[in-house]
Amino acid sequence: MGRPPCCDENGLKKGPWTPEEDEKLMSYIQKHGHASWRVLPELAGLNRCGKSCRLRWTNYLKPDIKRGNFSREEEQTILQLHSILGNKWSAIAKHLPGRTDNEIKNFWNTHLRKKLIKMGIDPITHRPRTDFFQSLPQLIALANLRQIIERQPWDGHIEGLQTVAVQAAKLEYMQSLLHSAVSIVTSPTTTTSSLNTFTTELEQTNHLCPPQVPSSSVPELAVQVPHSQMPSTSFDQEIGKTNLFSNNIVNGNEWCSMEADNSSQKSLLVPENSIPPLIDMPVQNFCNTISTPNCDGGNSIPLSSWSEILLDEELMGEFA
DNA sequence: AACGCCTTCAACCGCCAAACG
DNA sequence: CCGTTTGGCGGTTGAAGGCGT
Repeated sequence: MGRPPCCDENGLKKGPWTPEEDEKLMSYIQKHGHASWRVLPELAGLNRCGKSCRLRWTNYLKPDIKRGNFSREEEQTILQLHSILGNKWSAIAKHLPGRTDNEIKNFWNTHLRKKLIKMGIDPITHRPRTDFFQSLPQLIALANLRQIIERQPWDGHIEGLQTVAVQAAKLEYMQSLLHSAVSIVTSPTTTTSSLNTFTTELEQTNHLCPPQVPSSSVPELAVQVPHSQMPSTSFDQEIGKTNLFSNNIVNGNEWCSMEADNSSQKSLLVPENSIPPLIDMPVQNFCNTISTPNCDGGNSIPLSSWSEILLDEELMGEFA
């Protein structure tokens, strides 16, 4: 048996509060407190339900409420707590004096969530998004559809598909790097020296930090995959699962060229020793060895840095 | 100026758990 | 123990304002 919504009671006002109503509520609570929200509206001369009064007070009228933009520190705190607590807004609010759960929730939904998505980080798991790989079958289907439409032979498209696969791998790696950086910066255990170590490693690559990367350049790989379908962020798992598309895959520090057979669908081989954990792989090696694939296994074009990936307008444009 | 689309955020809704009689 | 009341929470909505065309 459910309880009817309190605001359905006869004639109770809903919607935005007027300054007069605010004044009545404030002055009543300042004089008498709010022992019972149920009876408060009547005593305060308000034509509102108790729930509405409580919400108005806790989210807007309470004197200690801090209004205005969230500071960088508050933003970091929210990100950090959300990664631990999830959508426990009231619990998060307890760590941010003067901020209400509603305000934090709104700030998350309108700013932080989008920010993380733009960075390629899943706002639920706080891990790099890998759901792009799950859409590869659809990309293949689209490519096939296009092939049918254009009535061109399959071989004319396979290289394009390879390129997409490699670009996807590059993006995955880039996301992992970003995630590492975010983890280090936001970690409560991060010390100046550990931060310095990380930045030094990056600097040693000579290439890794593009001076200015507009956030709009970072692709949003996919949208709204149910949490249950989110794979763990292991690159090798993804490549293994997506072997349909893995013409070229990282094996140790090398890119393996595809072994083609003569079937209409090329056989896409995954080496047994597929891939080392991404984060552990020295960035320098990655930069030196990542190459544009070639069906013949030759003529690889080394990529000098991941900044090239980031600033690859053509690539980023694909996902814009 | 007018229109449509997008973003923001205050407020509402529905559910849950604790308290109470 | 059971039904009801109450406060609290997270998800969702919709009005208002901003912005681009």
